[in-house]
Amino acid sequence: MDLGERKRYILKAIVDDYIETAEPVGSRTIAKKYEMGISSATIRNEMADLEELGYLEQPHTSAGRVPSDKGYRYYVDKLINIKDPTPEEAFEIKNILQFATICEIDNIIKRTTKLLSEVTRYTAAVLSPSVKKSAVKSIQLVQVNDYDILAIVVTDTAVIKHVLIKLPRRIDYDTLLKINNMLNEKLRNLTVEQIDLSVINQILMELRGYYEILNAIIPVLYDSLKSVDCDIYLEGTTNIFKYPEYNDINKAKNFLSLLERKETLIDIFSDDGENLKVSIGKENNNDEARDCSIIRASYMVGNKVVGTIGVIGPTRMDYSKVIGILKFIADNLNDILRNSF
Amino acid sequence: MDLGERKRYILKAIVDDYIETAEPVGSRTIAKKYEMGISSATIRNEMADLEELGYLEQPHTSAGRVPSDKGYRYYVDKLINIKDPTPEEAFEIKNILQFATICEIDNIIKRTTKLLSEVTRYTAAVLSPSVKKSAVKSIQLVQVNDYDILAIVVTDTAVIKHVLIKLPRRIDYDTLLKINNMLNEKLRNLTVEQIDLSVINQILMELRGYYEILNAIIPVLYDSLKSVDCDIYLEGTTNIFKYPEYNDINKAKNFLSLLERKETLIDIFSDDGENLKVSIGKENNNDEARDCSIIRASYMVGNKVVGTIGVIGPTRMDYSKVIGILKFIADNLNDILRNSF
DNA sequence: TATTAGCACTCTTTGATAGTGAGTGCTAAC
DNA sequence: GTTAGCACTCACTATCAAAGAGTGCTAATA
Repeated sequence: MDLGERKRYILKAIVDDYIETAEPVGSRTIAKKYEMGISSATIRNEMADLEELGYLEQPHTSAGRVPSDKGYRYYVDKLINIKDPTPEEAFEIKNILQFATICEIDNIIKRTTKLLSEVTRYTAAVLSPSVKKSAVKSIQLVQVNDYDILAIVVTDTAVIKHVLIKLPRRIDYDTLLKINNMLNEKLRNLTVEQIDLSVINQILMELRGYYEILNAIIPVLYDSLKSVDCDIYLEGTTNIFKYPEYNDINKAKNFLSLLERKETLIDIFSDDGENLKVSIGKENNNDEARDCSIIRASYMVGNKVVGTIGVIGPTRMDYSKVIGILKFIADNLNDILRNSF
Repeated sequence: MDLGERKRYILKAIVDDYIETAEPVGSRTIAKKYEMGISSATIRNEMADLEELGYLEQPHTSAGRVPSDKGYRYYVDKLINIKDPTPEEAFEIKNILQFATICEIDNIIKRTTKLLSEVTRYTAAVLSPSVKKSAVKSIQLVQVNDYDILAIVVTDTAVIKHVLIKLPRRIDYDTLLKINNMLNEKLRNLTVEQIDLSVINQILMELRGYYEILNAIIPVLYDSLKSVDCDIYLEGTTNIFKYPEYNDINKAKNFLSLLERKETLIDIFSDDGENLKVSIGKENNNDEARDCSIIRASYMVGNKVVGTIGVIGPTRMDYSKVIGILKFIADNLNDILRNSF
């Protein structure tokens, strides 16, 4: 369904203007601000058509028009001019991420989240690498004192998990080594998702004599790996107060309540295979986010997509700016993660 | 400066009523609701006195009275009846914390934070154990692959730090063990605060031959220990919307902005030696928190005070309830931490 | 001397009313 | 197909009056 050039131009003007001003856009504004050699009356007719087609909405009879979710969607798909970061922004991004290079991945992710929220001026969320999708690279059991050992799992997604385990009795070094070796032999290169009871049983079988010790170690280790799949980091939650839609205390409250529900957020931001995805208003599967737009990109550790990085805000979001910045940051993040891990 | 029984009773009634209703309290309300056999006119006189003494304030001439910071202080110090948790609350607290027993300390802390915010209905903050104050119990260097080793530091406050270290060249097992032993010998039982350059230099001296390797390991390890002292966990940030003082969008924004500044928050909640401390309004050293009250308690791991657990909210806070719950939760938390670590 | 009834006064809150202005839809002329 | 013109709608703002809650003061009372 093609709208024709003039309608497209008008729709783009309305969306751009509304994103900029947050005020319903009237026909006169369009005529004056975006010189197009037609009168406001003509624009009014076009706007009425666009409303009938579902791209625009009218808050009340005597107000200007506001883009509908469908209007934003058309804008993002067909009309948008993506804005690259300004030189200053690009410099800042490179600068901040560069210093992160030496850090651990958690640190890099935290910094990236903060950076993303500061540059976009929206709320940023980053999902840490999924443990499920991570493959075990190495497991180490380390004696801390007579009755405590520490189990450390290093994965190929730079996720490191450790858990302190209490033993029922002393354990000699050789036994610990033996168990350690067996765990590595059986679990190495399996993703956490692939580790199931049959694998566990295999280990128990092969080390039949150590039942008591294994019974202390394996369940705790198993739980520690399976219990949490990923964390979500949030920054810039109060950025929403910059936008007039959240001057309404209830809107603000709903938005912030959504941000407090980590499971919902993880669900919203979880990767679905697309590299860069924009979800607008009611397009969001999640009901609580139907007033919001979400823009997210995936990032990789070692050629494997492991997490997402994104922005959440009002449907009146500055899509062209956020998409440009998000792409840029995701690319830079991927470079760093490719080189360091 | 003693107020006399009647003034004290009236002050208590006003504070209690204001905490309950959030409305300025008038003389008639006191006379009717808190039967005391005196007329509203008498109460009016007493209230005028209390205002002159600085315990009460009047939003405007024709309104009732509201407690001042000084009034709340007197209330908390002399008048309060601390409410113990209800049986249901006590049951819930024990229930939630009990299941945390097997977990790692981070997990326990997160659960406790959430619990505290849910039971009090305010915003809860918990500071994780201070790394500075933690003493090194054991350091382990573990080979992950040819060029990567993982350094793990276990401390006496249940804090475990790990950091991945890239080596400039391969390292043989004996060398690693030697370095590992030296690190343990020199650093064990030192608090992180006590580890300084002179200690580091001592290690470098004793292992003169391994300069290149040590130069890869020590700075990264040192940074990892020194860079972050503690984390702060927050829960129930949107609880403030339950209280009418935050119906004003600016008040809400200021409060939430404060919560976003982690350093400030850590500063506010940091332990100053007192077991249970209430800071009311302007008593807070921190300017940004001068509209808030903070109630916090310290908690221990292994007989050492290591962190704090607390609540932040409006000065019109339900002190008697929060203090009761906070004490109860802190006691239970201490029990668990004493038994598990 | 302490308490209280009574009353004038203050100040916020609420609701009603009218005016203003931005923007529309429709009609008729170009 | 485009546009000028105009009546109409509806949110927003200011103004005003009335209501209500609560006070402080004064004079009477126990």
